Amino acid sequence: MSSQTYSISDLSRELDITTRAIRFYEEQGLLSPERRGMERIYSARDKVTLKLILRGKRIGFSLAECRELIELYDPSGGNQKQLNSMLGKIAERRAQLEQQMLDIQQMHLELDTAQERCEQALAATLDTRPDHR
Amino acid sequence: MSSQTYSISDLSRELDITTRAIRFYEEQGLLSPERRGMERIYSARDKVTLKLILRGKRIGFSLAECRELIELYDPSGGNQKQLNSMLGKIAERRAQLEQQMLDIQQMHLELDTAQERCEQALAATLDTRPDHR
DNA sequence: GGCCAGCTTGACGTATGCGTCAAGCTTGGC
DNA sequence: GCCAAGCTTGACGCATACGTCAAGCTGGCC
Repeated sequence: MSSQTYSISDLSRELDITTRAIRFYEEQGLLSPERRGMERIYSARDKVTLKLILRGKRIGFSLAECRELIELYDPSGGNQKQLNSMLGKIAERRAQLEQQMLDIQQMHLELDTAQERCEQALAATLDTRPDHR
Repeated sequence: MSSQTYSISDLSRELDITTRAIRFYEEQGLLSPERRGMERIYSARDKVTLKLILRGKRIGFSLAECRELIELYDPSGGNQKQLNSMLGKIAERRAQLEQQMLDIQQMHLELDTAQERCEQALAATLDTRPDHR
């Protein structure tokens, strides 16, 4: 019930990133944890945001793009214009994700043929070894 | 039949990248076009390689990783050790692609809910407009 | 021959995403 | 009170991936 909080090194260990990186994300406006005096206190929500950042990075988004994604989630959505621009950004992201899906599928296919060629080459070297069998 | 060739600006236009980028990829060892005197002459194979680079970049691979992918395609595959290491690299790539697929699917789902919230917020503002009819 | 368009090789500049000290504050345990 | 552990804010360094001149060569057309 009492909402869980984390120190910076807690999150660092748990998400396997450096504290430097976490502070950098804050510098870039992707995160804004509470403070107790000077110390940063991270909420469960902050942790989710960090996970979103890491996922974004894994699929090749820049931190600026990750920030946009985070802002899509922000309930601060105000007027109609902003909402429409958000819907536009969401559509852009979808298109980008579709393209990435296609790219990944294509790359899978190409890895298939690369793997086949490797395995055939291996089989061939085994067949022609003098001490074969 | 006579195999098609391209100038650097041909490829630049066709693939929508700068000539600087193309030369940079060559500097980094991802490409090695023929020369006619000083001029670079690109083959159809070079063009395929460039497309592979662009696809790699789209899914967030570094140029060094793209180079590895290209080398997986290189028929220079020699001894058994090299072939086995290639198979290892292919397996790594597959795992990375799987993870990216999952990340993309998850992000799609999250965009769904973000979009819903946007649309509900839009509907709400319309309902409460003074000049609502 | 002269000129322009396109090619070449440097070489320096720049944005992104942190790593890596440095120097100092703060806090719990003995 | 004191010390070590962990936190803080700078500030500089560095790899990646090009952008952006600069200066010069080159080939085809008039």
